[in-house]
Amino acid sequence: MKQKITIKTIAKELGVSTSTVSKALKDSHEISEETKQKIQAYANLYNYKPNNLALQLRNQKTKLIGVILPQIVHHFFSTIIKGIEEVANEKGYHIMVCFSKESYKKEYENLRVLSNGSVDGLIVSIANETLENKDFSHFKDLVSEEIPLVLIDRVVSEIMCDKVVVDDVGGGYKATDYLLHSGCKKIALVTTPNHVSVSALRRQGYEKALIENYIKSDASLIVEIDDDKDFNTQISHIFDQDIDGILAVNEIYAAKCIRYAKEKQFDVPNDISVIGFTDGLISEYSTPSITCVAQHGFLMGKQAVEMLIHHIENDSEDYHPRRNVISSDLIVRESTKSSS
Amino acid sequence: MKQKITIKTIAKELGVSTSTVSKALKDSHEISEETKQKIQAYANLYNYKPNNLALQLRNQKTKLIGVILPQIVHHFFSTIIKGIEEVANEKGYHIMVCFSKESYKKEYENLRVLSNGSVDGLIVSIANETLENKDFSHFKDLVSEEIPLVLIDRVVSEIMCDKVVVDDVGGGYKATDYLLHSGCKKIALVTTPNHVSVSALRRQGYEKALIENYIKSDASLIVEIDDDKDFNTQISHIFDQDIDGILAVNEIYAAKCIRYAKEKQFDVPNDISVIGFTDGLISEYSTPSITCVAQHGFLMGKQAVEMLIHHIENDSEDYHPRRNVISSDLIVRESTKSSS
DNA sequence: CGGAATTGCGAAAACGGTTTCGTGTTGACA
DNA sequence: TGTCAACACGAAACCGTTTTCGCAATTCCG
Repeated sequence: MKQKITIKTIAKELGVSTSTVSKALKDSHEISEETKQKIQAYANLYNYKPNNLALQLRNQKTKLIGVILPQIVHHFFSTIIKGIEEVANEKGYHIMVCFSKESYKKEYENLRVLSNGSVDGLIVSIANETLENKDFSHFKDLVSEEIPLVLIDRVVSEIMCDKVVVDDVGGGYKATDYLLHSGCKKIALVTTPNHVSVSALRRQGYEKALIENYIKSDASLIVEIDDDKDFNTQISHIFDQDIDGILAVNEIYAAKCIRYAKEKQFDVPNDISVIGFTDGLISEYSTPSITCVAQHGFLMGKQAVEMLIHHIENDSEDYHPRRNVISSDLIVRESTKSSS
Repeated sequence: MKQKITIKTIAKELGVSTSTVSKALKDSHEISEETKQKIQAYANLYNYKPNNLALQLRNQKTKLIGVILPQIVHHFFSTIIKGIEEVANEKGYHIMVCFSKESYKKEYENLRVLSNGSVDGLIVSIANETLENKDFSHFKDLVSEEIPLVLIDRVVSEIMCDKVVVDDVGGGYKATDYLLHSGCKKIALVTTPNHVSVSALRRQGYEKALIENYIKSDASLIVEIDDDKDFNTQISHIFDQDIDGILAVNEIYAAKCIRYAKEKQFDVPNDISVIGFTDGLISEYSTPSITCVAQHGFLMGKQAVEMLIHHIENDSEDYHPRRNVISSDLIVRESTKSSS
């Protein structure tokens, strides 16, 4: 890279001190008009830009927010990033994004690097592996160093920090309740292994809705998908049980269920209704389009960054961790019958 | 944030100089074993971490790569980010991502901020508005400041820097050629306004394939979609012309065309075959699944960051802009008939 | 035992800015 | 003519780290 022009260069060229240059560039009243003109003209001519690193070091703030997410090629997470970036930018911040790829090690590593003063605060959604291991010491270290932290979507209660979560229980409940009210009697749940916190919550909502409608939850109607195995073989047995509704914990599972149902000559939604989570492109554009629980990732990102920046900029005030819950809404499309 | 422990603190507490601490922490032979032990123990105890900003300022490098993309909630772009982040991380870099939202102003602003020494280099995909305006002076400034820059996907020849592009002409050609060989006679093109460089290239490929097969390109079969207007009314007229094939420049247009075709009682692929660009989730999961041209965003990201880091780390060698072309492949699915 | 080599450490400059606190020169006013 | 304020600018400290160089004190060797 070309040697960049600094305040020192200008000072030397113009025979003044660096303090004078600094002040002149900020239009300080201490400096005479004449000198200011000269310095500003020179700076403009040579396209002087103050070095950000120097400023950050001096001000002890980077105006940078670290974001660590498990994945990126995923509608929900990319929507969150969009929300974060938008509000961050408005408030003069930029974002550094890293991906843990659901791995504890990468998450740990990212956290370590970013907490070295590179960023003013962090927004994190915890990796699945970490949730499984239940080892949150790296987060607790962060908290004890008093580095502003906001946890989103996948959170755990033992980490004392700001949080923004989706009302997953409510989402599961609403979806199941809608299926029941549209006439479904026997609803299967297609989910992930239970250590994934959001899936566990959605399952709670599912079970709550069943109970409230006097239906016994039936373990044989619940499939915990192992992504390493073939999807269809894992779900085939639920189709043998006269089900007329499926709640899937994400839109991919929903789409795959619909596809399988069609192959088996079931009509969606009349024979079997399907609801998924994540209001992404699949739900919108597949045929039939899929009724789903929208989690409002954009809003989540916005709220998270607002909480974080508040925390960063009001350092002094005594801090009480806050927890925002974003309610999830049912977007009704073609994969369900209309509710009575 | 809590006052972080610095080398100075350690030095003062232990009654040594900062130089000694610095050397001790790097296990320098200049320092006696005894002193090293003492200092390292203290540093460990109080969880000392060197301040990144200070290091960056001293080393004159940030190990940070700026990434500016037009959008994020988009399969292709998020795949690119994934590729960039993966390779960057391997090589000890992190990424700062910004989004121009297709706006010239935001792009300009982001470029300005990031070129202040915040990053060691930049990877950018140009905003549509900028392509339309044809004002690339902000990029040229970057080049003349010799800030390492790699342009991806949407590029223009007048900016002298490294580039990674998709073979869009080839993609358009392959897709059209495939449609022709599967028996289509009259193929419509559903595209964006022509200032979007990639669309223009895909159209070139489309036209080239037609010409090679002795078919006259027919302007009435080409629709430039205005996203602000209703999609269906814009495409309806091509369906009145006995078409039997559609090439869409992205997967959303493809999905919408298929949906419209179904509504009008056309069978896809037998009455009308459809091919889209972007091998995203829609193409994979909708029914029928959509044959499409895969652009390999992941690979593009990887290549871009490799070129960039090479440029950053081999500053001295004389620099000749390179241009990588990533070939695009046809992923054949259910929305097309099999080729003869 | 004297000079040289080695060891162990500190002072200071450097990275690029900002900011506080002088200080010398004016000019006004008593 | 002496005093004081205002003006215009510079010196130096500071942010946290690395690194070169120099300087004692000790050890080694002849």
